[in-house]
Amino acid sequence: MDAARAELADHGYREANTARIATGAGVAHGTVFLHFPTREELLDGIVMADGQADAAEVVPHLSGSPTLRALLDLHLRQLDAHLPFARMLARELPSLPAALRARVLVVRTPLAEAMRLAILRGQSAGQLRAGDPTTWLSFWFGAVERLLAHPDLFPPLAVRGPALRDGFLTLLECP
Amino acid sequence: MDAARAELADHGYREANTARIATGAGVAHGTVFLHFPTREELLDGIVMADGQADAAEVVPHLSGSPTLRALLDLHLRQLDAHLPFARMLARELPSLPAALRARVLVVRTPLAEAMRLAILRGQSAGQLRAGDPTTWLSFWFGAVERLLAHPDLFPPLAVRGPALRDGFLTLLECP
Amino acid sequence: MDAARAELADHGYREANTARIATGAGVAHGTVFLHFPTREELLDGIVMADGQADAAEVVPHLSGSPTLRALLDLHLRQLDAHLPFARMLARELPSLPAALRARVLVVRTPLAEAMRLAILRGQSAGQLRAGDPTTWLSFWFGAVERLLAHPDLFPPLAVRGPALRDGFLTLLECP
Amino acid sequence: MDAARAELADHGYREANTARIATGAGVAHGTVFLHFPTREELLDGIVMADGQADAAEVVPHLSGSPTLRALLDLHLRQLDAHLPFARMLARELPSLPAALRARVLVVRTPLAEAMRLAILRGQSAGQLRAGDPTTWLSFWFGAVERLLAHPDLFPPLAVRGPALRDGFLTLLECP
DNA sequence: GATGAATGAGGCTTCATTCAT
DNA sequence: TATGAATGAAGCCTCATTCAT
Repeated sequence: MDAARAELADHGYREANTARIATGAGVAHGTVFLHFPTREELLDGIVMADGQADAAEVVPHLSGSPTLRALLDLHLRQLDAHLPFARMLARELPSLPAALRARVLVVRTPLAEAMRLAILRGQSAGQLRAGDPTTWLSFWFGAVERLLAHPDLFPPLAVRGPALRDGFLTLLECP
Repeated sequence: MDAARAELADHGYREANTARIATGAGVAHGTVFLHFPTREELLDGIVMADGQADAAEVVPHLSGSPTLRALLDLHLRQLDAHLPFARMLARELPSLPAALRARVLVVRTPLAEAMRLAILRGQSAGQLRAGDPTTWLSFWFGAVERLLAHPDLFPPLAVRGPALRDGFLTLLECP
Repeated sequence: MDAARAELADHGYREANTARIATGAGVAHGTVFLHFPTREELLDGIVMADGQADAAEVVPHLSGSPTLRALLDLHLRQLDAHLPFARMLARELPSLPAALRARVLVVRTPLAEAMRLAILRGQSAGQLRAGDPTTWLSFWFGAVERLLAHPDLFPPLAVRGPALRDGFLTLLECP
Repeated sequence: MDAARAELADHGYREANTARIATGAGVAHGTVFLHFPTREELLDGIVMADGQADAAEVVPHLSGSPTLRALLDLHLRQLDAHLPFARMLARELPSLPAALRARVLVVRTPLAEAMRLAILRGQSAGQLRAGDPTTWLSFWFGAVERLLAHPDLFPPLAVRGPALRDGFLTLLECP
């Protein structure tokens, strides 16, 4: 599975190649299919396992009514901690097999939902402006995914991410 | 070329298949290669031709200091007018061959640049808040591309686009 | 036909390409097949026409009991005068279609036969050593064809040819 | 590899066909490419392996100052022992891919060099006439290759070879 | 469990030849 | 007579998957 992970990071989902995975794992090509019935199940398994692990990392920090800023930071830290995986998803999520794509999206909802609640809290507290939190989050997730998907076009996430976050917060906060 | 266009819309760049294009065009498979030396040149040709045509449509509306709202609307109208193409690009732009991707991005700069200038003008005129226009545009383009790339997740562009635009403008405008 | 000649010189018989010939002739691809029923008839026609023309050039010089030296020189001059054609034949004669190959060989016999007779005369006159003229001519033709077939391995025919001729004559002449 | 060898013998390098090789080997077409990355590497591998094996067979007999006659005989025996391969090379060597052709020629040098030295020794010993050994060897190799390349034109190598050898030696030896 | 050779369908490309215009 | 788009068979190569050992 580590070899498959590396293959996904290096070549993405579409171009991932079972022979290369086997080589990377130091086993014969056929051996891959003893452990996973098909290429798809192998790759999907990795994607889900990693997606869920990432989500699980995040969950403990979602309780206790964190501020939006804290959640944005959490999001950036987590992406940065799994950068190759995050990049692969940013690039290929839209063209992943429908079932896998749906499951990945589901796994990500807790963070998005926590952000939505944080926004609502901020608005109730008069710290954030009025407006639709879902739309706002579209801006955030869209910008972050775009940043990840084009690593040659933008500064690295560690640099550009905080700038995005500050810009985002400035727009949302009451002046 | 129309068959190739349809193939790109239906299957995307990576999965576009010369045999299916030939069938779609009602010719033999080999015939495709009389008109285009390779699959890549055919697909890239379509992508660039359509990308440039779209860009050209937009250019006349960029002169005369249009407002940001006008430009956002223009953007949405143009995407909606070429929805299958826009969706394909939103989905696959990050994994397109580097050369093609670069050319597509170049073709799109005039609109982005006009938006940037419109923001600057709005800021000078005291109608828009202070802040980095590039960051703001990251939010806009990110959200729009995300919307296009996941057509099953969001309402159609014609519905969701204006909502995005209004949300975006509300954030930028001085309260 | 000139275009086909050029194509044969540039690419050889096997790799000669009817589309390139048409382009070279400034006509449409299909037009080639108005004048020649098949690629093979076109190429074979060229090869035979040129082979016969070359042979015809040589024939007048075969009468009048020329010396072997004169004939060797004639051979070298004629090859040099049609170097691209001679090179193509040296390279590809063994793999030409059987019928064409046979005809090319027939066309060449007068020169070989004249050489054989010159050798016999030289032997009768006591100027050349005893031995089988056919074997000797195998050496000559073999060496010359080898020289032509590997232009990058040997000095040009104009340089190496005379050396070969002198070496050959020295071996044959009575000491 | 045996199937490829047979294919080379039957159809030559240019016309060798990977599908026919697969059939000959009793495997599926795709299987060929498990063992050899490309057609070219397969064919080149065969040619080099066989060329080197042939050369290696000869090498032990090159030491100990053999006579020219012994070397010519060795040459003929070795060609006869690998007749289909020798014929293929005689026919196609000039049109082989440049890199392969160069390697084949290199592999053959030891024999040619041994012949050259044998000639020099023969000349020193007063048994062979004065003259350029390289030119003489052009006659020998040229005649032998011509004989091999046109199997339908000449008696078989086993018959004609010794005659060529005797004719060659007679010309070189001091009368 | 592991191997790795084998499968076979599918992909792109070439090119001599045909034929409606 | 000329055109040139079209044909279609053939060629090389890839890769997920199977299976006898």
